[in-house]
Amino acid sequence: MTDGKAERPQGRKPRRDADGLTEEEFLAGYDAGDYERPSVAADMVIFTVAGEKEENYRKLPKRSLRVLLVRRGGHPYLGCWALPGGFVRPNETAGEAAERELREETGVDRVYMEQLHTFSDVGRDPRTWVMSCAHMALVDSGELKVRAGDDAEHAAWFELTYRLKSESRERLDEGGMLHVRRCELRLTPVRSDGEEAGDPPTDGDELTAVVEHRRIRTNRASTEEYAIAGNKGLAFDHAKIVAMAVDRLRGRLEEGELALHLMPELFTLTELQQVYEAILDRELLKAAFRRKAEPLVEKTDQYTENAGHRPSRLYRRSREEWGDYS
Amino acid sequence: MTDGKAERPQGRKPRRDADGLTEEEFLAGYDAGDYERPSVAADMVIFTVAGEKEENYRKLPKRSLRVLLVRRGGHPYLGCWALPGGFVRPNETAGEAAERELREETGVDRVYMEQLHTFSDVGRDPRTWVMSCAHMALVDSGELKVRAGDDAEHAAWFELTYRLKSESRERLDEGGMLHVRRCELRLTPVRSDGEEAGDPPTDGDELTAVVEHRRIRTNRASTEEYAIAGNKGLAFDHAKIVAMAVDRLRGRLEEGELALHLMPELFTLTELQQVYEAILDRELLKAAFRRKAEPLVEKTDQYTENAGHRPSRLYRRSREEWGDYS
DNA sequence: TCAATAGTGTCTATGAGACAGTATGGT
DNA sequence: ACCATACTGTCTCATAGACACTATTGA
Repeated sequence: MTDGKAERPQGRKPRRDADGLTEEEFLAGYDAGDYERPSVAADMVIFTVAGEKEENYRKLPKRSLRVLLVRRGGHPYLGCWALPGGFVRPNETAGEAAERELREETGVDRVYMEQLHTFSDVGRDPRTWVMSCAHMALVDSGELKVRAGDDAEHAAWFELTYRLKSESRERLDEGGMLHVRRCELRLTPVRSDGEEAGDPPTDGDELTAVVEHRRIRTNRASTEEYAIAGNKGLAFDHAKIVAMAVDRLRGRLEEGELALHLMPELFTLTELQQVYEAILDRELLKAAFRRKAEPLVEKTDQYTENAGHRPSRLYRRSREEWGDYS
Repeated sequence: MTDGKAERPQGRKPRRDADGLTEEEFLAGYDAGDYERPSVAADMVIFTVAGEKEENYRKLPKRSLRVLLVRRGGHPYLGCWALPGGFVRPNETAGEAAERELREETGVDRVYMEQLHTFSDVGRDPRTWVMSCAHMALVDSGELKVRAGDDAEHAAWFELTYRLKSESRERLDEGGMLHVRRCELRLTPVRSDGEEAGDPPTDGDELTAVVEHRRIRTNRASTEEYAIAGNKGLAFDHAKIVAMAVDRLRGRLEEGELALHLMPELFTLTELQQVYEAILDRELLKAAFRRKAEPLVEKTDQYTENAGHRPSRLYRRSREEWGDYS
């Protein structure tokens, strides 16, 4: 993910510090001391969009946004579902740790991945001081073969909805403004995913959480924070992480390009539109969508077959355009 | 910044793990073990926009984007300039640590602040395993009273330019695409800042670095990374952090609202425009700018005086509109 | 033939970019 | 008077939203 060692600035002569040591000497004698240090975990919000087959041979399958969760086999939050993740090791970056986790959990390797946020609330892990450097990844559902974890934990896909439940704006006395959006996060386990017959993940059924997104804006300050206002079945502060990931995913969508990482090699524009709709949780107009999408994709000469209706042209992700960053 | 303890999910009965322990019993006997843990620092990219007085009584002062840096008084990188920062303590979040650092360094307290990214390259700190949870903050230059650090380090403002030097797109053999943008970061110390006579920070003069922003896009992967390609006078990987902060700042500007945090209580639209121009490093059209800005601000009935030209109306940040998040 | 989707054309409202024009206070 | 800025008006063009229309398949 990154480039090894920090660069040493050029053109400096060896300098000596207050103790008369050069940098080399200083480092040789350096003692890390025993300040308390946090454990840092890399947690992954792994998204995919997939749809079941439709009974009506003509209709297209509905597609839904899904996240991968892992059932906790030990305390704390025993039996709850959590984001896949693991501790960052001294010889890797947080991004590499996240990639490792992704690989272990899904078998998928090279996908879109982005660092989300580092969560460091005091007491977020009841065991000890643990920060979570959260990442999100987008995986084409075709690539997937979720393996139940080897460590007696079960991984499963959950359909995700994240909807605004209520919203309020309020003036504060000091002349500021408080804006609260209360959103409901609902995760329902996907039955048998088609692949891999075994291990029906059904257990407590649906996980739900209410996440408050509050923006406080006083005279010249401006804060934004997520808080968990209710939570059933999700471990730690992971409801907050998922909420932030969905918000980010939706935001990134507007910038184009990104949803392509959820698509297989070849796809139709309608499929791409469905992915957008599943993520944004609203319907889009066909004509407008196609206009926006066209510059991001590349025509092929292939068409779908046996669809029960007019065949549609297949596209692939365009390697030409990167959008124009000036 | 966040809401204390993680929420416990509701509606669960005490469960026992494989050892027959309840969660309470498990936590009571929990031993954190002695895995190696990283130190986590919170580093701050503190931005402001300010301008010197102009010799011509009629002309408006030019404004420039500035960052606060701190001179390192010890190894490693002795004598180099670094971002202000400090280690996160067990009883605070990374955000709180960053706020603390901001307060210590600038005396300013409640401003816009945002977490940027957590940098965890292996070897980024030659002493030991240190991650940096980087933040950026926007400070109205009127509020500032930079105090030279008490710990024998000097803090100083640097004018910042960050410009594209070269750019290349290249197809990879495997069908991917490599897009490299090479940008030059140039930091020139601001002479005497007007406030606080003492301590002219001039020393080695200008700091420069070249930061490569590479986006690799193979078949379905997509990576984005910053790398330092040259560096004079900046400690650690801080050139990378500053580069990312500027990119983020510019990106956020498009979304409106944000630049207001760099403004004093009352300001003219031209001043606001200058702030935009200083950050984006390009000129904007007046008419278009005013149209975009108007919804974000609130008219007052006050005007500038003694300007040597037509007085201009003063505005304040509007508390009404938050933009429309649907 | 029909259900269901594929794909296109066009009208309108909105907003950005560009540029020219008028207004006004201080010296 | 005149400089430098404040502020406004308007033209054009590109784009988003809305909606209607035609095209094409397999059962």
